[in-house]
Amino acid sequence: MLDKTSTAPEAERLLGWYDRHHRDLPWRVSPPMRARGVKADPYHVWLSEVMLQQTTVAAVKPYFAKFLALWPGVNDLATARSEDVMAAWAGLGYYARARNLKKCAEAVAAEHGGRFPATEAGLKALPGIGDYTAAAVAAIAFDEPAAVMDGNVERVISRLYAISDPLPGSKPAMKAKVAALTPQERPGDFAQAMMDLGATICTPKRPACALCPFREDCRALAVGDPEHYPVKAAKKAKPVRRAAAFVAVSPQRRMLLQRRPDKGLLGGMTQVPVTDFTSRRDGATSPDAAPFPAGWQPRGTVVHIFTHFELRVDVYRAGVAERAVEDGWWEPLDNLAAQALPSVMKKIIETAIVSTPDPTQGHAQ
DNA sequence: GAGTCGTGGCG
DNA sequence: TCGCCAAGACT
Repeated sequence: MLDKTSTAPEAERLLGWYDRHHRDLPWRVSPPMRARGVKADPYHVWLSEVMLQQTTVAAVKPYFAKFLALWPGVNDLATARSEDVMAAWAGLGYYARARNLKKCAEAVAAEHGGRFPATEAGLKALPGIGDYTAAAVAAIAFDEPAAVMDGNVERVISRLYAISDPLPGSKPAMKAKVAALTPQERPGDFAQAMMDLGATICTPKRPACALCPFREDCRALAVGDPEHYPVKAAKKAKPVRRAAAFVAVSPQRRMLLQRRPDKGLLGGMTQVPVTDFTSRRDGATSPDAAPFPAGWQPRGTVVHIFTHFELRVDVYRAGVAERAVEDGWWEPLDNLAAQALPSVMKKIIETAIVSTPDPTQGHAQ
């Protein structure tokens, strides 16, 4: 049984490796700075962790900088306009994160005096903060020895102990292993070290085991094939869904836009009029589904891959006189960049405005 | 527990 | 080219 006050030798090796090979990231306080007493800003840690959920470091960096410039503190974000937050998040994906980010900032400002709770349990009670983010913020910003488990840690742990039971079923057992390894001293650096190791050494493909601080400990390496881990349950095939999109442009150079409902796919984001994405009918779409009759011209098909389905959108364009619409508004083309347009909508607009229809592509199969 | 929920980069 | 997946949360 491990003494709670001592640090496991594996953790010592990992922290030593982290001191030499840690990544410098905009939201991170490096080990030398921490040694001088510099604390991580809980707002920075929380903001980066939410952005990093299922998202790469490279994708997050510019968004993190933009958010800090627009809203330097959690109270600024709490009083921001929701539309501005959604527009700033546009392109980063998983838009429920942005809605919950705003809710969380409001809760911190209103219910916690503008300071994040310093415990894992207190953090987890906030919107958009689950098991991982609560543990990460608690460990990194508040030095709480919380067991941080993300995809990187799952990969490292599954290899270190050669866990052959498939995820997600094996997750509780893995978390117990992490908890046993997490040191009382420097728990935040330990968590970040595990993730850096997973991102740079213990990678999904071709891990650099010769450079790994766990190379003498790793059961999977001893057996011979670390790349085989972690074992995951088989995944289902993506269904294909079809839709039609209608890009209406007026002589005043304005485009008809709408706001999607707050819940569900692309919730709260901006769109051009589209048929729903749930229709699974095969074959061609038609301009009959447009919000109003006009000279709708086919402009091509946009294919966009979501997490659990593939969407093929036939794009139609028409020049139309501006008219009153039940839901929606006419937005100047020069101001489209400031809208909360998800990537699939930018593709659709691009296809409608710029590209030439390709006779070999298109609607019907 | 199994579905839902984006996007872009990479081997 | 295309499947895989990257610091998950919520229902």
